[in-house]
Amino acid sequence: MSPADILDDLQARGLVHDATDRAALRARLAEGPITVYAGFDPTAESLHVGNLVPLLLLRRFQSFGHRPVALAGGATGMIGDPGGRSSERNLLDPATLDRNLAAIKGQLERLLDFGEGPAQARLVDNRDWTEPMGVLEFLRDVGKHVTVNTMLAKESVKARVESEAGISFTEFSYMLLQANDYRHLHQRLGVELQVGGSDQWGNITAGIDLIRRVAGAHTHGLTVPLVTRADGQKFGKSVDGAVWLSPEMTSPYAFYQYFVNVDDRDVERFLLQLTLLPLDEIAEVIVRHAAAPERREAQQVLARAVTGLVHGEAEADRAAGASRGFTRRASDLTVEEWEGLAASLPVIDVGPASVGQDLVEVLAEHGVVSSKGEGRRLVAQGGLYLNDVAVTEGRSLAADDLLQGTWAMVRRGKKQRYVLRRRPS
RNA sequence: GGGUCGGUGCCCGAGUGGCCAAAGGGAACGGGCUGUAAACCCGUCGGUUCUGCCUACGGUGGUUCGAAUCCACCCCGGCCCA
Repeated sequence: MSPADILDDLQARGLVHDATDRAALRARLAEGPITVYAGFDPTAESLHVGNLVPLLLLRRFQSFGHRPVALAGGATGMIGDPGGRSSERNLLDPATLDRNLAAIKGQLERLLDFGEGPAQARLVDNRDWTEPMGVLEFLRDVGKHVTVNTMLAKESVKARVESEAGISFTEFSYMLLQANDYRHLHQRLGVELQVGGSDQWGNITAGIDLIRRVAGAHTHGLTVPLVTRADGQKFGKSVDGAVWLSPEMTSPYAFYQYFVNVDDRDVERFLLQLTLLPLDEIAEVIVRHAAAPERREAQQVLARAVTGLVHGEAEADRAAGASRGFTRRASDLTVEEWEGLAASLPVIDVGPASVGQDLVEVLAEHGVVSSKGEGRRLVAQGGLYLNDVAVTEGRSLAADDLLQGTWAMVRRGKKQRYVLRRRPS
């Protein structure tokens, strides 16, 4: 495959939302490997699945022989991107920012190949060149080349200028910092293409304009569409909030489950956009899925592939195993299987004193329900199960409930499962 | 700095002295139907030792038998003027 084929692949997956002069971009890609960058701001302690598409985009370019540069936005993260928001962002304190930055760097490293080679990935932090820059230097070298008129015309700014809350000068400047990043990377690393989510379009073109003005060079930009869900919910939002890439914040099992539960209407698009599976393979899966949707094969293939990318093959296998355990009866599980489940599902560790205690109380203490009242309501509605049997009012945890002397399966509603484990001694 | 409007439960929002744990909507949660899908239907949705008690309507203090509702001061936000 030639380096320019990446465009056809992206097109086929529905991953091209917007691109600068496509003919020029194709011609440039045909000449050989290009250096491509995408930026990620450390606004949280982890990236989430919403970042996955732009992140995988770098990986896709790399697999076609191009050189990816992942930018962790230590500097831009301090300012806040005004795009896609209705109100001013709270500034993060430096300690939080450092912690977020370190976590995000680790996640970026997982998804790209940093091994020696012609397409070796690089990780940069825009603080390195933004911090040393003085105000006057910034205003002369960057600000002078951009008119406020064009900045005001950008969608991300326009919406905020017209809003009641307005926009601070700080966030207004965000675009210039990102434009300067592109200029810097173009000059230092020979970056010729910036990619990102569709909300980044204005920032990307600002960079392209800046580079043309100061260096007279033509660079390129490409954005991917926002991932949407058929039911109108925001992609990447689950029962417990966002679906994070960090295993501490979203367990690999919960991560896997998010994708197993994907709507039929979304599954093909997700396979195309969130996995690296070949197009023909996806087509085959979809044909089989259409014939027997109740088997949920497409969802399982999707969950397995995405979890594998983010958490590694071993964790993905484990999560898949726990997910299949969904249909198993608690009483049939072996000690080894219980231990496997405990590694994937949330665990309720109870002491000997809990045996004989009211079950609702035990669960309230461990945060499975947020209050005893909520627990009682749940029981009254028949929504709490212990070892696959609906719990009745006043039920306490008996020694007999602990299978193999240690384990019990607690289920809340249809899907939320917990492994209850008795601590020895 | 002046004026003015506002700050109610996870979010939006009604409520202007007792009938208010506070309408309505959304989100969320449980049940039913299903395929660990969608749609739809029903129920729940501050805490609790539960016909009671506690906590709660930006904060503090006050008026009153009684305040989310009235008064004073303070904090925060929008808009207009400077």
